[in-house]
Amino acid sequence: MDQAPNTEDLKQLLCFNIYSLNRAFGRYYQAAFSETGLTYPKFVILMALDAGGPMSVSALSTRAGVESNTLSPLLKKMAEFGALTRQRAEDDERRVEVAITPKGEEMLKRARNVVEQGFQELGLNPKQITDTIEFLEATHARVENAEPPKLSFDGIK
Amino acid sequence: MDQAPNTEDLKQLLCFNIYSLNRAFGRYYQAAFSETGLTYPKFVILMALDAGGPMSVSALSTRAGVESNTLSPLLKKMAEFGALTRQRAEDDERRVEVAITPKGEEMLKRARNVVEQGFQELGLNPKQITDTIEFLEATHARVENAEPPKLSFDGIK
DNA sequence: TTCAAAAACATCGTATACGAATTAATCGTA
DNA sequence: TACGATTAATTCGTATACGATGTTTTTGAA
Repeated sequence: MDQAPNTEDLKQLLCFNIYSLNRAFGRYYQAAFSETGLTYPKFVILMALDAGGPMSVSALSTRAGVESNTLSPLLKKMAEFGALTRQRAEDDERRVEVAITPKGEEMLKRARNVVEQGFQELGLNPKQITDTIEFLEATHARVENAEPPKLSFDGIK
Repeated sequence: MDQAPNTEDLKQLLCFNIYSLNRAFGRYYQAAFSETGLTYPKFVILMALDAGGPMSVSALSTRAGVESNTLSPLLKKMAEFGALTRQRAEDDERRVEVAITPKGEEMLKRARNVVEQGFQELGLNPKQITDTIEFLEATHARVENAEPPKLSFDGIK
């Protein structure tokens, strides 16, 4: 009877491990950042914005790997907090230029140190980290380009 | 000036790659399952429930790696859909026994095939998959047990 | 036996996410 | 130069997540 594929066990599914570890990281950073109102997604946005300089919402969306409709409300809150500014581009009124502020840079600097320190404390093997990242990037590219098979429940009563 | 740690680039952060790939998988499965109302988290719940047999909400929470407060509303919807049943345990009225239905089993069977097929089509290296999963599990355990350093924005104007 | 503490779920408030629909501005081309 | 496509951003509806809190039931020690 055990002819089933080894998806039998959740632990053997790559996607489950990714899903599960992602939430663990989420809780970890929520605990690390909680006093400040910063969150992991906001940290990612600040990283991307800082590295690339002032840019449009869609450019930031691409860089941070976050959809623009997810970004919009986050940017609004971060602007209210003073971490960045948003203003319509003069040459094209459709675009909104986003720029990090000195306050945002200071926040990012401190957050980056906390992330770096926490990561060091995990004591992971550097070679394994780089190998894993390389594999995850390649997997990501394939998932992004893949045509998912369609599930159907036709005929289930 | 480039004395900064290599967290400079998002792509070099393990947590970013996990975060990013997780959302890619989410979109992938959303596309695969969309016709049916099934989602990836619900698939995980069905997998865990099917593998372990009828169990309490908290036991399912542990098995699926999902908090019970996340589970409650999901189970409610899945029960309304007919994929599982929920009933108070007779010996302890606090507990809710969850059991998969024949309909749920049929749904899971088909979903499992779709997941398996899609995964095959990604054409990933089996050795790399198992190595990666092993590393991710170890990382997960460390993240779970770690004491996150605390971020502070004291003194930022 | 009582009654505070603990356990098991559910609910609440908030924060992401994403596809789809909307709105406003710009482009292309007939 | 009109005016239908395109583009950029936002808004909307829905679905997770999680910490904190609430409710009900059960336990355990005085």
